[in-house]
Amino acid sequence: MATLVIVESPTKARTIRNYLPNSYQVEASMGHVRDLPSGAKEVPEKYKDKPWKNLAINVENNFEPIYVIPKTKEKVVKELKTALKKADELILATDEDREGESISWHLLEILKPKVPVKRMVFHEITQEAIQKALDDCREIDRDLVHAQETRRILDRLYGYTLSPLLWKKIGGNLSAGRVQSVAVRLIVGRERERRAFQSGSYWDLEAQLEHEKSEFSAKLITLDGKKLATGADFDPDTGRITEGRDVKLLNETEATTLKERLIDRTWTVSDRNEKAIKRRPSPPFTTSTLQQEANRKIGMSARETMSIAQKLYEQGYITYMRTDSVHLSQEAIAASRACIEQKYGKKYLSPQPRQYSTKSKGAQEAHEAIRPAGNTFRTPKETGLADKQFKLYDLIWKRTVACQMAEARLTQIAVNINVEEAVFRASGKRIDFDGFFRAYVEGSDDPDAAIDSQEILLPPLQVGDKPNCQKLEALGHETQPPARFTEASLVKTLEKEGVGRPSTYASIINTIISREYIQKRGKALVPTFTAFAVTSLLEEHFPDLVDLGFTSQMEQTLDDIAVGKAKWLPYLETFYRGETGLETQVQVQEDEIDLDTAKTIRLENIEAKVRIGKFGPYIEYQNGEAESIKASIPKDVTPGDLDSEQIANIIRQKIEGPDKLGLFPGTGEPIYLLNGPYGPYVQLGQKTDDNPAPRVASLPKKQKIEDVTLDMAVRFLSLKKLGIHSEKKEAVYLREGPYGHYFQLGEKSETNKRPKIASLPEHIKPEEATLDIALNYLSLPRLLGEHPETGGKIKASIGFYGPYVVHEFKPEGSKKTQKDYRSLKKDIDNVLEIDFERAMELLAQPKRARGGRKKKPLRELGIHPEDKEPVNLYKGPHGDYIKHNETNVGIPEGETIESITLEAAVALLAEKATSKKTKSTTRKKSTTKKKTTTRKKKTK
DNA sequence: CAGTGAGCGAGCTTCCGCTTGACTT
Repeated sequence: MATLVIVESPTKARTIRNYLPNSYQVEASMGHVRDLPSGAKEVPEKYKDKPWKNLAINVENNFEPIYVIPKTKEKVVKELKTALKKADELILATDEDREGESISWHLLEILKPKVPVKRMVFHEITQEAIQKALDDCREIDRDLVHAQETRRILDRLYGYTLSPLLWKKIGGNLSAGRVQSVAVRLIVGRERERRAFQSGSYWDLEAQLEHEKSEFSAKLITLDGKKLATGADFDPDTGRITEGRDVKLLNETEATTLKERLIDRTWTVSDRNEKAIKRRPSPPFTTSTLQQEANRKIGMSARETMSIAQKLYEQGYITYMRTDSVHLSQEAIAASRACIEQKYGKKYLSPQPRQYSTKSKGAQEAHEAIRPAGNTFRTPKETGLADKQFKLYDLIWKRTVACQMAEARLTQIAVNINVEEAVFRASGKRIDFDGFFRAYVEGSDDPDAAIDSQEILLPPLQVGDKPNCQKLEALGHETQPPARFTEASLVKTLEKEGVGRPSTYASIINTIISREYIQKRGKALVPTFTAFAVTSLLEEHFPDLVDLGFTSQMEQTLDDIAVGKAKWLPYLETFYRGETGLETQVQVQEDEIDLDTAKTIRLENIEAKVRIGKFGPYIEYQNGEAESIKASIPKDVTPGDLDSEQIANIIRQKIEGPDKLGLFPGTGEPIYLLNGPYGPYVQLGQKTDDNPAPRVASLPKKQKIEDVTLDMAVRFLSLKKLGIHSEKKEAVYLREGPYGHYFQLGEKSETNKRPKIASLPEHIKPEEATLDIALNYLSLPRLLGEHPETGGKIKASIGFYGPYVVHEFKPEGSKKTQKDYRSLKKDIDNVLEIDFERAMELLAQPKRARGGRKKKPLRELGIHPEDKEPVNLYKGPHGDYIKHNETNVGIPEGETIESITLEAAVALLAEKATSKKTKSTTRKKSTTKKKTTTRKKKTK
């Protein structure tokens, strides 16, 4: 009996292999294996004449979807088919949520198994859980699959009918979607609030007081029995106190006068109030909260967080990183509690194990929360991880452990101090028991927010005490506009509203950046003019679709479909067909939407029109009667920072011609400061027939246009010519591009459209660059020789990941050239000097494991007598093992990390090598077989 | 890499969610 089990991820496959008998082969589908075609190229020939070919959904026949196997998945599908041939039973063990159920169904459709099929689901990877899951297999849930298909079809209809409308009305390459359009709308909405924001100013007093030799500060809170106005009392639309608020607003003069009057008077404590408060730890991480905290605390983007988490997951350090569940398994709770007891002591344990429940909308909870893997947690130090992997693991470890720790107990202290008609307040905070604060305190999106775990100490003030006023200051404040969204706060909002899924939060941000809807400025997400235009169009003409509640309503219906309470077809019919359906609405609105209006952005307090053109946003300005002036808006200017002054500047520059910075010393040619399609640049001389390509130089990335001086411009421009290539008689330049400095051979011309370019290596400073250096790097790739066996070329050059050598060869019978790369060893090799022998030596070495830093060994045993490579001990997800080159052997029973000797290890490695050789005839069949044999040995 | 916004028109762009490798100006 052989059984094929299919799960989503290869890591999961590897793990559950250990809990299944040897007759079970576990393979991964790598997510979805079938989908709607993404574009015209993938649509099958027979549908190409259909009016709905772009949608790939037969809207004339019950929304029948046309599924294809994407190019990238063909290999996986082929492998699964081969594996199935050898099996007499198929178990589909994908996740238990909507998408997972759908993957199983698609697998069934593609594989068309002739053997019995079972659907198995499990939530924990333990022997018992998997055994139980095997016993409780069921059928595929067709309702759940329909719910997924409905979601897929709706998203396609939404995206692929609205995007073309945007192309027609605003510009190409734009997109609309159920998720991205809402995300952009949120960001645009915030920016509109910021533009409309009216700042208000208010003053207050802050006193430095002293009592029994300790100092503390107090703030003015009431005057004549009236509460003093603070930022929260202002109306953001007017910049004045919100109507109906009975507060006292101080201006600068009043505040200063009051200050001078009060400073010498007697200050008396009039009231003291203590309040006990408790703080509970935040729930364990989900994808969303992990991304938020990594962004707040380590400054990582959502994308970076996910890629590092993926590596931690693959190496067995953490559980699955795409989850919306805060559930912790029993083993995780036990492991956390063991950690706490050992590290902090019993009194830091929460009296009862704490289990959190998921609150976000539409959560599907197919996985556990993100936590350290296993049933005992390795402390961050024990992992041997480094850098960002360490930081992220540390965050996850602390957060998980904190969940099972005791509440923190605090006392808030408020002391009122009267002086004349004024009341000041000193606020303190005392931590009576730090509890989970010991391990972890959640970050905040508000940089000014007080940190929960920080004490503010006050002297023991009692009513009647008379502290001395040492200093009294009048402080002016301005109310601040609402903060822009960051990746953290956007992900938080999207999750709260149920928009997007754990697997997509990071890519949503990437999508809206690559469509140029938003720019990142530091951590802030800033919307562009395009985002304003697109959002306005969608809000005006498709308000329901960009409503924040659209997704949660959809989710509700999908849930109903999943449990059989609703039918999928009528839902799609209503969405797409009929008078109010999307199909008709897009047609109606296409006539209705005025091209000119759609491309124009209306901004308050701005006279000129901002329009979206082919080359980006530009200003259209009516100068007098007849003349209309058009001027591009610089790339990094967004609606948020466009004011009348800036517009006036842009228009002035357009009318008067480019700003002249001064004259080039020596030649006396004028130097201009201009704004081009690739950002600001300086230009020497004017473009004329004699001088068709004047010398130009970009400003360095961080250079502000306002601060450019003549001196700087001269420097930028003279960065240029290094000399003449003696053979080719062409000039060699050093230039600065968007990715740093680079060398260029010759100039761009009709005959030479792509001059040769080589980037400046990191260790050479632009000032130090000479013609010789440039020629050396421009001559790359260097041909080092031919491979004695294949006759292929051996070359050395610099690539995206640094200097490398490559062996280019054509395997026998193949037309394709294969390239085998090795990076040069830093500090040892030099790409300009490396010779053929050394290149061959590097190519003979095995490829280094990708994915960053090597794991740190538990123990170094020594050097292998034969090839002088190290033999080390490592901790793996399934136990400790010996590693030598690419060969791994488990530590045999009876031996421990400490006891094993180099000789014993070498013997074990030799044994493994011979067992490999004897099996070499069958080796190619499957890698899983090899693993099975080693495991057998271990368990004997 | 470097100065634009008309209009002609073929053929293309585009969605969300699940997953990992491949990627070397």
